[in-house]
Amino acid sequence: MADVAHRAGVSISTVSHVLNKTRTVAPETVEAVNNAIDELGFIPNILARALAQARTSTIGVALSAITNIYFGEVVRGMQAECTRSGYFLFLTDTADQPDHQLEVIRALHERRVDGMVLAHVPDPDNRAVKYLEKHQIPAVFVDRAIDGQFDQVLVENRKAMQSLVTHLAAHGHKRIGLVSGLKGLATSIERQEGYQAGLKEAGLPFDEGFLECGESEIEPAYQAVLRLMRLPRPPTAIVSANNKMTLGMVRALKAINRRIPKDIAIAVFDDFEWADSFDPSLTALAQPCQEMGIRAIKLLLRRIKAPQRRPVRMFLEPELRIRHSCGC
Amino acid sequence: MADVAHRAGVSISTVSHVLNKTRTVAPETVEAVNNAIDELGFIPNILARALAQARTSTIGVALSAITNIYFGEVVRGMQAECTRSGYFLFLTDTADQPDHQLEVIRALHERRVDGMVLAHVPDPDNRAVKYLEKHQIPAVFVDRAIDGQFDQVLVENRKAMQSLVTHLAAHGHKRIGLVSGLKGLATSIERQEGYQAGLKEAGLPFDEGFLECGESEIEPAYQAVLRLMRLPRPPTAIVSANNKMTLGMVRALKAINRRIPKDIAIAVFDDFEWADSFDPSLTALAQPCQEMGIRAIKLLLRRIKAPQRRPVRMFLEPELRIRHSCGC
DNA sequence: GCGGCGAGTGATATCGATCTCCACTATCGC
DNA sequence: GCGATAGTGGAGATCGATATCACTCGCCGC
Repeated sequence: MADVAHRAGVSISTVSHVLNKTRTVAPETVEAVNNAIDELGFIPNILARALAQARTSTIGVALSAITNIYFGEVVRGMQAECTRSGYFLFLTDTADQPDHQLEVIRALHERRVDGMVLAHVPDPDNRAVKYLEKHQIPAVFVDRAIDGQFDQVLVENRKAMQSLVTHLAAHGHKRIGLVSGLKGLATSIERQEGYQAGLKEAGLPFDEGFLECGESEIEPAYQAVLRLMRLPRPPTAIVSANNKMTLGMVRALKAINRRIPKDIAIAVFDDFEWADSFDPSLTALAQPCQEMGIRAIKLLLRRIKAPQRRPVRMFLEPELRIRHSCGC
Repeated sequence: MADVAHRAGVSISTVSHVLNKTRTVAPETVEAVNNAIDELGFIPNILARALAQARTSTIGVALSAITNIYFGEVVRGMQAECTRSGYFLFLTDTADQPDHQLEVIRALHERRVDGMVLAHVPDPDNRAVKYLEKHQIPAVFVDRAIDGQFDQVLVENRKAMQSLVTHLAAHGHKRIGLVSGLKGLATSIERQEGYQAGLKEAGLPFDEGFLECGESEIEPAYQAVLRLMRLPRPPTAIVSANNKMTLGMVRALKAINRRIPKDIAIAVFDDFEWADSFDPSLTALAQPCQEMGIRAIKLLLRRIKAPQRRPVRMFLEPELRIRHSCGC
């Protein structure tokens, strides 16, 4: 910036004021400065600015966004909202592992992001949450509910899952299985509750044997489905509680030659690009991912401005997309 | 840091040296400093360090990584390599749009990343490349070849695509179509050349009518396939040149009720998680994505150390994964 | 007894911006 | 004329770290 000032024949202060429009500068001076900037190819050093201003205008994101397309969509929403308000996203991938998440949060903190958007990763010591509280970092949690005093953007999992189950029941299924997500995850619990509520609403008994944990991942879900199908009286319909487990489920049913929906009906939580290209296309609950991202950023910016405000929990409604895997 | 120094009863210099192990400090002093750090919950400000050292130990990534799972895998590789060498990744998504890419590059530059990894986005003015050259930013391009003097990690597209075509020809197909990628992309051109080479090797004529552009995206590919199938003598096999177009292709064939591989055989470039769960499973060329990420980071770190070294172009080999969509 | 050396430490300039305070000029009103 | 005020510009402290240089204190050897 000193170079620019020298070349334009003004002081550093003036260059700064031209750059930030923080006070009126004579038009000729402005032009001289701008010319100097162009000629020198000057790019301001945001680090120095951040140091002086004590804010970076960037938001840290700690999700398994690269690993899971679901969060990819959420990030898209955040990005849109950020460009709208002049913020910049610093993306990191936690791979849903607590150690890694903690590292990533620390790295973002060292880089002094103004706030963070996270999805909770189950951790016996709850280190991430404690860290955020201790250092008073403005943060918004998405998708997975947590206990602490944080803003949260969540999905109405129970009712949604309930509707999925009653839909299958309406097709006459009396033995409906669930491949549920990682233990300890709020979404897993809520979806499981919704599953039971759905059974109840349909007047069906809850059979523990029909509930298998797929750990929110492909391979465990594959095994879970195999276990379900090996039962003496296996389910005639299965629900998967997230997109990755859906893949494990499809693979497993294919491996043991069960035809969908003839031999077994399925319906799944999470919609995704490929869901309607399967044979048959998958009946799925689509979560409002982008909306979630937008809301999260809005909440976060509000919190950055007013750190003392009471935390908000916000619930979004998924949309049931009926296709053919359920027997429709 | 001043607080820490005060609390430990030493100078700021000493705290810095303890933190960075840049000179020998008496064990008692080290302990005093570490205690002070713990008690105060001190987290160093990387921005200030970066300002003083003129390097950030972070690498900027400008890809369509969130949009395209293919690049997601590449990022995974980069991440692994970065943690190995103490660097941190700053991820951004370009959505494969030149304007957006330019913005993102500028933002990364303002934040003074030590170097960048990019995938070229076709741009009539070639602004991104010019920008990198002008500001002498260490950069490595992946996946898509470009002209300028940059390190590049690429895939051997021609031979790979050729093998895909000859494989289909070996099944007796004489009319083989191609849904090719975005015009102007090096990968699109190379894959198309490989397609023609494959036809030649199999002794088949090249029919321009069997070559349709799918623009590397779902919807245009969908339309491209419909056009192909409306020909008076439609192809009996189609090749898709990337993962997104594969989805468009599958949707289109489903829409017009063509059975794979009975009515039409398909084989695709890019493998992905769902490819083996389709009915039938998709014969695909798997690119060494993670390997690509690892190589890119290694090259970039080398270039950061030695900016004057001659640029390197490196080619990786994809792997043909034969499944059932080809008729096998 | 003095110079040399190595280990341990501190004072201070520096990185590149912002921001507060102060200085100067021109215009206006009385 | 003179003070008040608006418009414009600069000097220098500051942000929180690193880096350079210099200093003190023992200890060794001659």
